[in-house]
Amino acid sequence: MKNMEIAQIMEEIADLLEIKEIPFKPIAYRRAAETLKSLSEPVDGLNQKQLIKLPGISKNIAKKIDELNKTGHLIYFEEMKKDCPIEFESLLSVEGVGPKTVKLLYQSLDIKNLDELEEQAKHHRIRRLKGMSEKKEANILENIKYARKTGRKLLGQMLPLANEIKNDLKKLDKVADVEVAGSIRRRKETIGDIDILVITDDPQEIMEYFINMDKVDRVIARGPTKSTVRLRGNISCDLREVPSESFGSALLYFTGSKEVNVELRKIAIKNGWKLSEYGLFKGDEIIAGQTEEEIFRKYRMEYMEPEIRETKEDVEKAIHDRLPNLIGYSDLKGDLQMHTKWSDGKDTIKDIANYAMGLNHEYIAITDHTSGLPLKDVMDEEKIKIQMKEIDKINEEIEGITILKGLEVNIDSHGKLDVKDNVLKDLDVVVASVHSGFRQSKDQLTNRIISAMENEYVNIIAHPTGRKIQQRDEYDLDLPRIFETSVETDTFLEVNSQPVRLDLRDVHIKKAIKYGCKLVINTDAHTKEHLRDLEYGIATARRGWSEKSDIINTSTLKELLGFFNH
DNA sequence: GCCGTTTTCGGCCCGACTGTTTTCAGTCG
Repeated sequence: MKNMEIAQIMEEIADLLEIKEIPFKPIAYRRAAETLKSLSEPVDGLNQKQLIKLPGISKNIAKKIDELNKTGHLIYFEEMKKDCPIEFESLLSVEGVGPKTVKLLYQSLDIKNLDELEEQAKHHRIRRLKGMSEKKEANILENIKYARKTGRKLLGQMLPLANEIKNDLKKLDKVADVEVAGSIRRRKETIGDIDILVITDDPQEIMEYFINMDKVDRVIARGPTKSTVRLRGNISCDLREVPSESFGSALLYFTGSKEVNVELRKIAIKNGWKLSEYGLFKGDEIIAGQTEEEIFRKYRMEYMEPEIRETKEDVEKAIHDRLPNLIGYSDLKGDLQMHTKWSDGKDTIKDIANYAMGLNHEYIAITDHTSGLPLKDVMDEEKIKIQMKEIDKINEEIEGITILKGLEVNIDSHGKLDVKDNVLKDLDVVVASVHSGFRQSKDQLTNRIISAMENEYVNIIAHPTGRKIQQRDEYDLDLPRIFETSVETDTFLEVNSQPVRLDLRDVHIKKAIKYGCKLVINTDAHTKEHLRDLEYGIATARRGWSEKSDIINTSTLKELLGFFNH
């Protein structure tokens, strides 16, 4: 069973326990679910002894995971479910409906799913329940519509939108400062909602502006310091007004993760302090709060970059000075995968090169697709030679950037490349990747990629796991073997910056670095504007604890070509 | 059910907004 599936079951157990009003156990199951989700290795390969070592998993939960691994079932869960056959995930996704309401709805009207909830609401049977009303019923009916199309959205969509709102707010006279917090600030690959903090001496006016923005579809809540709206496209957005002496603590709190917040607050209690979004307090006295740095200093901790604020273990590492020195957003000197009109890209080599120069790139590699792909335009031997000459010509014309000759060759279902070695040897950069046959066995897929890595001319494996966020899972790979081969053969693994790929993903990057792999962050651009997506790849690398030295395209051109020894 | 430089037993984060139960429970983040 896949990690995600087991995590889902753990979450559902937490929901069931919550309805039964059993205290604290839900927290434990949710924490176990979080651990499973952030695990880079398949949990079905672990025995009980290994499971117990994982954070938030001890004897009881390890036993349950083991049962799922061995039998595909969990009696404990199935018995609970028989008692209470509710579709929690969909019901709880209705704004304003929580565990208590689900329980009420089930016990009084036998409501088990969204359809039944909608049916009963339409027949005005909800309003008669205790604690309900006409207004609440109408709210539920309205919110069901949104719950049906709920879902997290890609960072690549949400970050620009959040920045747009931030910049609009920043322009207002009354706004002293504004910042995007939440999972966007942590640069998670998918985002649930937008959180924005603002310092102002006129919260009334700013809240008024916020709930009346063009983008707003519906106002969910409106208070003196906090408002929630739903933007067009079913995106929830919060605005919080905070006093400037609390800005750091508010930013810390609203950036999360939840687990990091809980941990920091526990430590505060141990020290006789109290931490909230209003500051770090000793009794009634505020001892830190204006900036995040100030708070971390009080804790005698290293500053935690937002991208690595995920777990309790991250906090512990910060306490013991074990955090990495993360690669910075302007550390990359070039981009080694992009496509032009020669294959399925939209722009010419020259246009791309000029655009890249505007981004201060020292070098780029043109890596059009080859004949193994079912595209209208692909690179055959003839075209490769012509393109190489054209690149020579453009390199002579343009000052300030070097265009490297490359290809993205296809790894076929037997691990063979679709371009001959005697052609590859004349290129500066060879990128290889899998584009089909995703359903092969773990061994077959792993061997395909390994045989490509063993080709002496292949430098980079692009989007190594093939996943597309919310579209398709990563294919089944023996990643430890891939990582070992990467080190042995000096083949670099890509962190693909396309918002839908971000592949390798954060947890795999962390693992790869432990194996000693070197990585490369590429855009895989198909238009010149896509060259800006590097930001998402860097964010993902930072979430995977990458330092500058782990990423080869932080090097100068000369150093880089030294890595590609051909 | 998990966890441990205050604990192997006794804890388990903190605050805003809504709607309605005139003092609070439920939900959310």
